[in-house]
Amino acid sequence: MFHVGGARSALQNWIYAKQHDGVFVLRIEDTDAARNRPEWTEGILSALDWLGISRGSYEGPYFQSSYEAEHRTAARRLYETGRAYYCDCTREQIQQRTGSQYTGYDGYCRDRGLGPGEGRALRFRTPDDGVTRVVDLIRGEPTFENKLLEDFVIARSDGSPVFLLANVVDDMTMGITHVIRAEEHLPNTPKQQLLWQALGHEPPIWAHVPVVVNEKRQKLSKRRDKVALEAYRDEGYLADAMRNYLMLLGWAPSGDREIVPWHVIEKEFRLEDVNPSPAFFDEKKLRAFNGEYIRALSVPDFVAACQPWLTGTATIPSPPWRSEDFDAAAFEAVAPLAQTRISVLSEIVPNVDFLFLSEPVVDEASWAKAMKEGAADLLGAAIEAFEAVPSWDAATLKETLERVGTERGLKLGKAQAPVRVAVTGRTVGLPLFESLAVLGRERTLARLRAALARLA
RNA sequence: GCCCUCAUCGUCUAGCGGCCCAGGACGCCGCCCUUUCAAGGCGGUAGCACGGGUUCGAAUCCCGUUGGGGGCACCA
Repeated sequence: MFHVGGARSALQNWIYAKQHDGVFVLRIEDTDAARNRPEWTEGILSALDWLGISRGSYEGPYFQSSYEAEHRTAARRLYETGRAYYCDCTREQIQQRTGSQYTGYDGYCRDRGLGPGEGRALRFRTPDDGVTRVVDLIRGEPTFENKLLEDFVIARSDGSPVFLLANVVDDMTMGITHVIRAEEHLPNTPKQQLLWQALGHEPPIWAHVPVVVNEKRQKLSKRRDKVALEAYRDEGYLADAMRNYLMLLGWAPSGDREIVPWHVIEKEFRLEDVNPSPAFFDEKKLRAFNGEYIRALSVPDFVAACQPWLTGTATIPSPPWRSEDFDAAAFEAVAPLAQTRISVLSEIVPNVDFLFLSEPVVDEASWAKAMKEGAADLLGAAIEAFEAVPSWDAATLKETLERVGTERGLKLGKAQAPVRVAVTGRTVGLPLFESLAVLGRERTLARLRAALARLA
């Protein structure tokens, strides 16, 4: 599962690295999931593939566990150089000394000269005064007072490093020069920068991109919100539309335009221009974008893009018709009509199902709306007229029903409704006469007769 | 409680001291087109959070207030 917020920053990282002749390094921090659930990592990689970030255009994935030896070496060095000290305080003891409100570690063990041992964690000795200034491409130079930074733990009592240290050591050993990540990490940054310096390295350039939020302006959460990129893919969002939309969260291309080809985004995007405030992930706008991208497809491309929803896949549900009843030629005939009517590819199914089902799925609300008084009369007349039609094509069928309607004082808009519901089961759908032409004489007449029988 | 951070239409944004009584897009609302529904065309609705400065001039700079978000673990 790869979520939209992560996808956006991956895209941003990837472009930035490309623009600066650098390499985008994909690092996966969730070691547990990475170790125990290989499909989880695979999900991330295939989502990146889908967005056009192909394997081979970046390095990785790397996991935090890759550099365990370096983590321990770094911890030992910090201890030996006096930048870190051992501490045997329990959480209860600290709380007793500092009171109920958490205010950070009180430095009790700072000068006790404890060596390594059972139940002793390693803490970093933060400077007593001065400030730590970080260089951030998006936020300028956030500055933190050192005296407000607590002596944080860098290695647990079992010797294993915590994220803060592991992360820094990973970056250092990999030669990372730019750290581009979500803004929730900004408060960690002074601590990490201090570690870089204590370990004798120039700190990297940071860029803290804003988070993506839900309609309640909270960071997207896997539990509350629909965030899985795979879910959008399976619903029929086009990768081009998705990545175009994602890039517009916090940034805009030049000129009054938003839907732009990817090469324009790659050329114009500047990390420095990213808006620092959080952006709401607006699915309505995404849908609108997707509709535009669908309409921009050539008809053959559109037909090809629809395939997964016409057949079903491992993650996309099968359509309601039997696969042997699917008729590719019939689908291709109506595809251009459907193309302007759907905004996600999965919507293709309810638009064309009537062609492949032995009988239409009748929507009762539609039936009630269309089959009022006069419907039986109109249906009867339509059947008679259609039976006599010399040629079964859309133009002829239209003229015929128009005539039947006029004889009853009905405009075509009214006259077509009972026929549409009888044949497709719904009041809305593809243009009717083209649909009837593709459906064919026998099946159309059979459905009209069946509807008439139901009315009687 | 402490620290950090953010603030232009409902939403995403343009704007980086005069071109702005603020432009575009999505949404919403009309009208046109029309065999339903769409698509398309045309038009409309709606915003610089508030208060102080600085300046000849502020959406743009500074300070404060308010509001939102994030972070403060031997989680990552």
